[in-house]
Amino acid sequence: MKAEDAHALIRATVKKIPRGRVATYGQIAREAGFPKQPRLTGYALHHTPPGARLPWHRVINAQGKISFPPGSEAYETQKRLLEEEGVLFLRGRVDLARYQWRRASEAPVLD
DNA sequence: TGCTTGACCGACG
DNA sequence: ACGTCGGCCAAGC
Repeated sequence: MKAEDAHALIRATVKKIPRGRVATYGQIAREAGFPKQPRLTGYALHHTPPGARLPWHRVINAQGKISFPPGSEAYETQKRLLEEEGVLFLRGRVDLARYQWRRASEAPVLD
């Protein structure tokens, strides 16, 4: 498996995150078939050129936080995009129990 | 070639 | 709620 293929699988999985929901780096890696390699998700996104039709902003870390330095341009952009979709931030964090993307087979989300 | 760096994670203190 | 540590491994130098 080439690195490019892995990145493609990661990006394909990111595309599946519905509007208004979020997923963690580790979650995306697992869904794409790379358990224990959350960094692969970060790497694939890092290499995604701006302008790509990809909901990269819906990917946050396992603590519910944005993985950019608070106050940075990237941080503010990601936060704004999420808020535009109705994802609320409380004390700089997203409530994963509420907004994390889950498959239909898993436990339903409380609204 | 070999070493360092990360848009990370989970466990543990 | 922090900080540290080991695991992970593609890229970059």
